[in-house]
Amino acid sequence: MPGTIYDVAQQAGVSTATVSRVVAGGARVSPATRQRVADAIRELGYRPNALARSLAVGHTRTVALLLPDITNPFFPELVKGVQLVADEDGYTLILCETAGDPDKEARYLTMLRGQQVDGLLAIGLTLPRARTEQVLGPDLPVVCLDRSMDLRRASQVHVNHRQGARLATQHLLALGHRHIAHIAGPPALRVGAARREGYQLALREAGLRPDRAAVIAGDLTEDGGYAAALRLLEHPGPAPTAIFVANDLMAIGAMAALRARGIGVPGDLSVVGFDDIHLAAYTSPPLTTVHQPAREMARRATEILLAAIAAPGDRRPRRAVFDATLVVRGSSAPP
Amino acid sequence: MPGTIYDVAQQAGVSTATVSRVVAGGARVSPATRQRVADAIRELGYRPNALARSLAVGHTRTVALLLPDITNPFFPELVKGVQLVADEDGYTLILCETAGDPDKEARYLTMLRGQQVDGLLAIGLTLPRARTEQVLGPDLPVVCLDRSMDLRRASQVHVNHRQGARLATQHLLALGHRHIAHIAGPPALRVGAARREGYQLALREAGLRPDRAAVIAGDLTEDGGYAAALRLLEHPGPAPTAIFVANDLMAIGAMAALRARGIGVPGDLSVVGFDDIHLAAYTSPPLTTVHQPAREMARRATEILLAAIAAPGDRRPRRAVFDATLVVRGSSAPP
DNA sequence: CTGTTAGCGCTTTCAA
DNA sequence: TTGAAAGCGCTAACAG
Repeated sequence: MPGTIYDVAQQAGVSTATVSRVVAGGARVSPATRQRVADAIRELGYRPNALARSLAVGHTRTVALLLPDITNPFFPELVKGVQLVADEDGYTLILCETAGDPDKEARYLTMLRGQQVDGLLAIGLTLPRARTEQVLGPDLPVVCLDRSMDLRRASQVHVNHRQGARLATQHLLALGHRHIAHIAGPPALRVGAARREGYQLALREAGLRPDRAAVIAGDLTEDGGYAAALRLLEHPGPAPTAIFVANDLMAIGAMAALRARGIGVPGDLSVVGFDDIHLAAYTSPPLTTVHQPAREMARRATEILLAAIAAPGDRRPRRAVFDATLVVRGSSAPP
Repeated sequence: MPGTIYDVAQQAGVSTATVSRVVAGGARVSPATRQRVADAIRELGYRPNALARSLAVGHTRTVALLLPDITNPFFPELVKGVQLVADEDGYTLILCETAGDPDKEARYLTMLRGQQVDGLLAIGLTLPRARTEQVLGPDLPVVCLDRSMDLRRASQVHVNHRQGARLATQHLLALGHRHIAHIAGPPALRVGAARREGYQLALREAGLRPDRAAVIAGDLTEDGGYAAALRLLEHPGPAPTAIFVANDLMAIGAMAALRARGIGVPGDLSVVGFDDIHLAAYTSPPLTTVHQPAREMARRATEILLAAIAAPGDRRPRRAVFDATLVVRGSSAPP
């Protein structure tokens, strides 16, 4: 109905090949015919069928981005960065929310393969390697953004989670805190583990013995942070004077819990987050947190992906690790 | 490389037509051949090429969602709802961020048409009608979610913005406030205007004369809310004792500005937002706001879209308007 | 510079 | 129940 290349060819009195050429832009076509074809295209309101084109050329100029939870404000930040460079290069982005569910991941992956996407960006897939490989095939370029996944050939772009967590903890230490609790991410997630390690490392470096009881795991949501903070408070033993929280969303939840318990931040308790979502600057008090250069990471990941797509011969995984930086705001103070 | 239907046919010793039939599921195929084909499929790890299929059948089972800003937490909520029902029905979702830029909108729209999406969900397109129609063609089903667009044939799903704003203002009025300012959305946006109308309506109903100077427009971001609140404070004349803010993000920004100025919320000034993003429950104080049933709206919009796709004969626009409800939390109190 | 001719991988009559 | 064959809309040699 929207008119085919054949209609245009007829109208312009040329062959479809010629139309194809002028649509493609470059190729050798006489100005005269080029003009006639252009006119025909306009008159007919012709839009090339990208499907047919893709089928013919063997690629789609489409990439997909899998992410665990679009509701966590940190990810949209990443999405934005990806969109940006995808757009620049004329790629279409397909977004899929996996909810961290391996089955969903598998379903999306096979769907995307069927959809003939040219490449894949993934934020934290939990699918085991064997399954991933089987479902993905050996050739599709994939790069992991922010969180890793279980696949050797995947490129990786992320911050140094450990170093970031260490930074946060050192900040608290420098402030004079000695009882620093940690609200961690799900232990099953590599990020969760890495940030926890950084925290423990800093403690050890300060000559403190990490207290297992002082770390409790949350699910990276506000609700999870709220609940975790409450549990932390109920805990017997010396009360912490500071909490390092594995992400900003949970930190926000934790601060709400403290407020509900009448505990002042940073007066009674300091809290430090991780991610530096835009909102972190607007909490009360503004949240001290570890900054991830989200846009740049996303940009870099996408560039790596597109480069891989452009170089089908070279499937060596790349890796880019960004430094995290500390952003001191109002939620941390001396004990 | 991933193997074609032809490979499967060979391996199973049947024709491609037969393979197609067993892949399709239903059709009359003897159990024996069905088995052979199934085996071949498994052994070869065959995945049908969705592109080729779409080209043959004339539809893609793909819909697109255009949204202005993925970074505003309200939209991901909507996205989630859309994903949900799209998934259920086996549709793939393409997400496009338009940044409220008409040119970008036009580009995406023509791209999507080329991409042969079966339908369109749009959150607040700003493209003028003529252009939209031209670029969209007459047949593609489109439904507007949350914010409207300039296109007659589009279906509409949204809350009653006016009524919600009125509710918020009435709440403030009932609390005893008489000087209620408003931080509005961009006047060019219908939502902005509608919410502002609701605010003014409530004022008038209460026998108050809306003060033009008491409303100032923001851009719906935290930063915008922050700046707007500051401007409001600088304003000469009687200081407001309450602000109704056109969305939660700006409300959060406004609260931060007030805090920075040493103005207590709700002690010195009440703040009411709009949207009820998840974070609204976690601000300090928790934000009183107008709730939009995001998930249900998204679900409904998607259902309407898919129904339209399924009924190519019927292009009558549908419309669903949801009631907004007030969620009273801690940011509002008597003056 | 331009047209002819095969496909790309799949579906779908139409016959057998 | 199964196969042959045409065709979806476009591209890409290959000739001319």
